[in-house]
Amino acid sequence: MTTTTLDPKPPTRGRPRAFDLDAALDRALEVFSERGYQAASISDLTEAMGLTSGSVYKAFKDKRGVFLASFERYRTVRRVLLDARLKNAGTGRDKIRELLAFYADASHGLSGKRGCLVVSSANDLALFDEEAANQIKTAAAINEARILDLLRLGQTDGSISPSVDAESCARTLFCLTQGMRIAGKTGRGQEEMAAVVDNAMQLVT
Amino acid sequence: MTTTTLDPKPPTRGRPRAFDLDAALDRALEVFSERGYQAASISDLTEAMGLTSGSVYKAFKDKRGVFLASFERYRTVRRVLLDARLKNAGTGRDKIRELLAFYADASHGLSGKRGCLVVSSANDLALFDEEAANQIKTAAAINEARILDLLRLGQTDGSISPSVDAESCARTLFCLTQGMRIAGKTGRGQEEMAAVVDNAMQLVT
DNA sequence: TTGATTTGGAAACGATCATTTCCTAATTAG
DNA sequence: CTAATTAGGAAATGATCGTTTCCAAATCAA
Repeated sequence: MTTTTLDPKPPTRGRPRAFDLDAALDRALEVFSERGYQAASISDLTEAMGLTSGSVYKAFKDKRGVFLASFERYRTVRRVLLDARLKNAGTGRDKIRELLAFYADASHGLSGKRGCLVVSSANDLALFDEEAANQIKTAAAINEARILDLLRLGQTDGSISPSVDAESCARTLFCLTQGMRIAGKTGRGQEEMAAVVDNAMQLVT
Repeated sequence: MTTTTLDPKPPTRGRPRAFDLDAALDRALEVFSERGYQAASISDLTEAMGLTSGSVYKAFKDKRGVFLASFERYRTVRRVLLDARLKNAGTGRDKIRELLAFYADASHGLSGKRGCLVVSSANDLALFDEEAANQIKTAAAINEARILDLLRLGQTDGSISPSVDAESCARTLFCLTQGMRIAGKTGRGQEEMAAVVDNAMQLVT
């Protein structure tokens, strides 16, 4: 079992880092999302991050390290944004709708074309790098489990019928979110994706 | 200036080609599907196709040419396979189920990890190559239109309720098929994907 | 046969890739 | 202060990339 040993305490000695790690990663993850792992060159990354390759290789071990850090950062940012949206929803069913809308919003226009880092990584890294594949697999499992939790919450608060098979429904909705991200790559409109959400809500009655 | 746009007749002069074009493309599209466009090197392709790079560059113009030909070949093969399955289904609703099952079958095990060429291309080529992006967009639109046709067929033969909004439902089911292909990348079982099909059929009542 | 034409295939090409090296700058510990 | 340590950054490295070149082999037209 491999665990990313991320040092929580920064070193006190030596020249201090002159850039913000998370800000740099926010740029890097855009490049990875747009281009995919393989097509994102170090030049692309350093240019977007506003750093020289030396600084990048000091901060992260190598290109793979930049990706893994970007991946973690992406998941953190997206989770925070989703949490904020789910707070506004009352019932479990409303939270499901809000979650689907969260993906629909990301699946049109510019962010739609930029794409999802988890989805694009599943495509061009999952077969290459076993450790990365496991992290992608884990990320997918967590996202699906979150949907499942919301479904069960809805069945508890009465907003979703107990006759719904929560597990298979969660998997279906998860596939739908991933598919929306793919569809968004080819350029979709806001209203198109919103209609998908309305339609999918029939699965949660 | 020789523009080989669409030449249906093979040249009668010169040394004859010693390999089968479609057979070679069947190998190439596997490489493209697994690795994605960018990560599929000419070496990867020639090795899989059993050819030298010279032959590849004679038959197809460049790497992009190999991809575009593979893309076309992939769509042809998949369309033929899907057509064969849809013939066995009677009503429009049965055809929808068969179509979803077609994608579910491709989204587990080895073919699941291999992935879908249209999906992976949408990810790492759509933002690079405008002409390729248009072909990918067209392919997606055709697949969605086919679902829409089946829905309307079902509403005509009475197997699907007229209250179903065919257009948004088609888009939802299309997203679902794309999402199944992504989910398959992270390794899913046959029964997991089959359950997704059962679940999604609630959208078509 | 001879010439034109096309493929097969090895070798070579320049470009770009990820990465390392080396030196300078900035900071802390003692 | 000095020594140790870490980051910044330019330049160099070796590998690999997509592509081209060159020549031999195979076919058809004449």
